Amino acid sequence: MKNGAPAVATLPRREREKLRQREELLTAALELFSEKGYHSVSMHQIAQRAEFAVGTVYKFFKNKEDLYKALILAKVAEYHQILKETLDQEKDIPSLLHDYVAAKAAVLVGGAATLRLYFAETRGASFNIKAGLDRDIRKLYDEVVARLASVLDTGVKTKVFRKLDPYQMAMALEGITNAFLFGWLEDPQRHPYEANIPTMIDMFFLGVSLK
Amino acid sequence: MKNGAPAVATLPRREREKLRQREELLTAALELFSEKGYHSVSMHQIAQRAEFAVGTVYKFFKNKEDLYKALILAKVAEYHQILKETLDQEKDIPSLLHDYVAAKAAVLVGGAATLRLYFAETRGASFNIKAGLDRDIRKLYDEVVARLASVLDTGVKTKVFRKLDPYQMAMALEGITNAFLFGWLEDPQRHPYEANIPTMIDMFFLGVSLK
Amino acid sequence: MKNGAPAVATLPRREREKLRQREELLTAALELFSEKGYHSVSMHQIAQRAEFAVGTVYKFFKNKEDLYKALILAKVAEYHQILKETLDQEKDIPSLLHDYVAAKAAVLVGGAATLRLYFAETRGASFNIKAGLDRDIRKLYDEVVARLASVLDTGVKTKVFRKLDPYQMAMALEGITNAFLFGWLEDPQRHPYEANIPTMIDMFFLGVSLK
Amino acid sequence: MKNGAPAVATLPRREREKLRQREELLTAALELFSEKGYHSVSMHQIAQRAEFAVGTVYKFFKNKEDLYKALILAKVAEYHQILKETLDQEKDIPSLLHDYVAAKAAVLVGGAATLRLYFAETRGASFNIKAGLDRDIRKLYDEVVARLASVLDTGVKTKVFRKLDPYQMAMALEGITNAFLFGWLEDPQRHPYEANIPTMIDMFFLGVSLK
DNA sequence: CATGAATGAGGGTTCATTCAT
DNA sequence: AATGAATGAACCCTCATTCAT
Repeated sequence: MKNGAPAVATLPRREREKLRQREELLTAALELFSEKGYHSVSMHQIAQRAEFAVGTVYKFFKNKEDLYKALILAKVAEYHQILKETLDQEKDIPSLLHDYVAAKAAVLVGGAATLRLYFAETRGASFNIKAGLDRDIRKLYDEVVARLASVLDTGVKTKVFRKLDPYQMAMALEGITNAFLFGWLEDPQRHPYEANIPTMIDMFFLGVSLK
Repeated sequence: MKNGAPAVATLPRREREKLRQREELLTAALELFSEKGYHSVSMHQIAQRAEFAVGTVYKFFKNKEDLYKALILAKVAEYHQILKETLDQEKDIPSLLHDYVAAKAAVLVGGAATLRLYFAETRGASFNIKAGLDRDIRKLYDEVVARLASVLDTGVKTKVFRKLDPYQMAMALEGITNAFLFGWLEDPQRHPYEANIPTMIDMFFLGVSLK
Repeated sequence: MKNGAPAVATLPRREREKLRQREELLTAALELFSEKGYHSVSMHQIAQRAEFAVGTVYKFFKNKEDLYKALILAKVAEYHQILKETLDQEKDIPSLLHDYVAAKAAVLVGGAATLRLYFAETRGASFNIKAGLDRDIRKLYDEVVARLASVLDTGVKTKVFRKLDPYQMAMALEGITNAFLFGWLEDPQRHPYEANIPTMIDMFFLGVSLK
Repeated sequence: MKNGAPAVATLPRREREKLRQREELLTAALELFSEKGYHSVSMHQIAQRAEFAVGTVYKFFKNKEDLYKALILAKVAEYHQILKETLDQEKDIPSLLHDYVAAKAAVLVGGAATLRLYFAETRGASFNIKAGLDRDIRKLYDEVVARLASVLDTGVKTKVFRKLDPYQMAMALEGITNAFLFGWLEDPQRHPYEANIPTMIDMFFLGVSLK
């Protein structure tokens, strides 16, 4: 790295091109899977939407399952990474919770497609398209909830919150935010998410606060 | 029931027999769909589990989609019917909410199968297996939430709750209960549902109570 | 089997029909495989030639390989069975050898198709379409050669033949008959097989006779 | 070596280089085809083993079939050339036959790969991968057998052999040698070829000798 | 009327071949 | 000239649906 340019920029043109194509495929796949679900999307359709031939898809992904896993795991990992970082900030608990709920909104800019798939996977509707994917996602999800619980636990110890099970508090917060996210997904006009962040926080906070 | 025997009993034997067979098919289908998901279950499997020939299944249901819709709608309608009736009781608000949350638990005795499918459908993971199914389910769901909101609205008006949007309060309660239900589904040992009903009510109630 | 009818005749009509269809499929497959080889024949072609839909083929055979194995093993087993029985007769050695060589001709009535496939498989050109098939065929083949060798060994012990390795004598006889069979396959007019049986026997017999 | 250098040496360097590359491709292809058979080898594999790009293979051979034909014909032609030359020597008949059988062994040092493919092709197992290849090979083969028959015919005329059809005698000798070759291919330990040359000659010779 | 054999469209995947670089 | 990314026809197989018995 003598010439100091960032790694990404120094990738050979060919490599960058490949990555771009991979992204295009993933984007096409995300849209289609999100619209119709895993089984109702054919590899031909994905290739077509990405403007490739079927064979090309198989240069990037071993098979349909592999493509799906790559898609889901990338999105989920990215999303949970953001959430964990949010919770790792050095802030007072109310700010932390606010940031957390706001960060969940951030994923929405990735579009309803991602969110819809995310719900399908994290809410157990995937019916184990691939054993192992479930587990991987579950693990990431649990990490976030655990991190959230530890924040809430601090709140309990510092007498901010009542003596409730922190994991159950985390579940409650997850439930509230997911419900609002889902409302947004169904009807964004009627259920704006960001505008309701204070409401969510408020309800949750009072629900668990000590006095 | 003055005017004679209950409706079911008055059906000609032939008709009753048919209904029973239909139920057997739906039961078999429910188990299988819940285990493996819509696309991974074949009509032959359903027929086999119900101990019919494939052709017979088509006497009862136009096609696979039709069978699925019938199955889902029946379960969802039954479930929401119970919830609505629960909320229609003449009780004070805390009791009502408790009954509501408890009623959600009642469906669990029907088995995880129903619940899993219920989540798949209400949480948007079905990816519109049949356009229109979504809408039908949505409608039933909205009725329940509306009924719940009206109860909560009464709470606001009677100064039991703070001045929050009743619909949003309903969403929050839905979110909390669903989160716990989902936890139970994933790991019933670790997340017992019934034992946590007071916790849920408690968190929600304090979150929305007027002091 | 009280009613004394032969098993086959008593098979329900349905069963007999199924067997007939299976035979039709095997016949179509034999012709095609023999004409073009395993990899150049598609399941659609086989179904078409037998006047079935593809799906039907899969009612009878798990997959293409299974069909191929069934085809080959049936023919080879039948063929080797005949040869072994021929060699098991209680006759003098010259008669035995004559019958053996003549029996090899008998398979020809099954047609060149069978023979061509037989050569492909026993002469090692199959390149292990399926590991295991090779072994099965090899085993059957070895049994016949061993049986033949034991006959020849008797010839040696009774001083009919010179003191040669019976297994090698068997190989020589196999070689001669196969060469003539192959000649017939290439050009039946120019290389009639049956007419040459005495010649083959003659050459072989004198080659190994004790004076 | 002025202008009189051997043809190969006088080829421009470029041409020689091309020929060498062609050979490398053929060698790689021979190994692979022999190991797995025509249909189970991809052009990519061949290119890879020869350390070329796929495109390059198509500079040398019009298509896969063309490559295969070139490979087979080259080997077969070379092999039959040797056999014919062997039979063209001015020697007594027993020596000639011995040399012939020994020459068949010589090809074995070229490896089982060649032999396996040779059997696949000459024994009709190739199923006409390319119509026309059969004919070309058959022609070469027939020339050798004809040459062998003419030697044997001389034997008949000089009263070395009995009055048998020389062509049929040739077929018998071919059969015997092929059987032993095949035995060697299957299990070189159990069926050494060279050690058995005298046995083969012996059996054949006595089989056809006059007294 | 119930049956289940038969159908064939459609899906995932491979690989011979082409052609822009 | 050499490369190998891209193509898409064709393959094997499954399964929803039909219909003769």
